[in-house]
Amino acid sequence: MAISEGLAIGALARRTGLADSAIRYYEAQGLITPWRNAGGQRRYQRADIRRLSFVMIAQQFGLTLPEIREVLSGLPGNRTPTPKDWTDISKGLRARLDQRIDTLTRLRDNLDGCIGCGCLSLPKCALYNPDDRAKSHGSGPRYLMGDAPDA
Amino acid sequence: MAISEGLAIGALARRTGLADSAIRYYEAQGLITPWRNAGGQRRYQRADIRRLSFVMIAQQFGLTLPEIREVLSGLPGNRTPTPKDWTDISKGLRARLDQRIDTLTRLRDNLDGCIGCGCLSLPKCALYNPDDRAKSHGSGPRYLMGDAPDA
DNA sequence: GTAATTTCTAAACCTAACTTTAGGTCAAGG
DNA sequence: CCTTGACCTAAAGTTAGGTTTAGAAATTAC
Repeated sequence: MAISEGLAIGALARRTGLADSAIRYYEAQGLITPWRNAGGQRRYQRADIRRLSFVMIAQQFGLTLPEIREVLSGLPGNRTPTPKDWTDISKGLRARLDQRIDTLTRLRDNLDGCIGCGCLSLPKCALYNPDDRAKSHGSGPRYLMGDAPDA
Repeated sequence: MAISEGLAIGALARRTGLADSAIRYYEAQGLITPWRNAGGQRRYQRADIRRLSFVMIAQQFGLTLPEIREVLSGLPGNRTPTPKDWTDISKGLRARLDQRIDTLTRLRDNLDGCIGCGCLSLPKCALYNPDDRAKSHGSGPRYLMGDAPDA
């Protein structure tokens, strides 16, 4: 084993706690880009441990993989990211988090008075305010009030 | 049209902003229980508008459909729910929301100092604290650090 | 040099929350 | 009566984020 040939996928998996299959999947999604050794196996840089850790954290914050790829694209491509590079791209996460917290707080504060009242079925109710895109998954469009006629 | 035969699915759909198919799906999941008219078509009570509105709100708060069914089971079965009935079952939502807000806030407060530092790849980092079950979906186990060796 | 591990790819499978499709029935208007 | 629109069911398709499986090739261990 030549010195510093990079990490094999299993090693990276053990370092991050992710499954091999998840790491390959992230590659398919453009989140990480290993090179191949002579035999065609994937090899990773040690900096990729941090990259995947960042992915995991961003997921906990509710970002989708395309969004995370977006954020990661803010890292320098030509060199190993520095701590400052990481904190820089984290600013965007911070902003998103702040917004989600605000939204949830607003929702919470409206909940008690709103559920029991007639507005529960009205588009004007603050709880229907569609600017909360914490909206998780499920595919097709699923319009959240707003055009709903009367009630 | 006899007076007060209940709402047809299309009417309920227009009132709530949901698709017909979604309403049928919710029925299959036990969230709503219409009766059938002579011709076999579904008929809904007007109180079901509120019931579905509640479902939509609870979803925004991140509850799964089984969880929502659970919560809705707290409503009286024998009569149309009163405003108080609704605020009562909303208490549980309120508690969940409080917890999510706390978690996000904690995460946010750790973010800045954490991303850039070495701990990003360490199990002890607060950002890896697995007690955040805001963890959305994806099937199999996907252990979030915690057993990860060193890094 | 051979056996045991890893890794490789492609394709199928999984869950949640729905939507779409296909083929038929019910209801309301003229 | 007839047509149009609303409804019905069952089954298959969709998206996100992965996992599982199968069979083959590369590495590592002894």
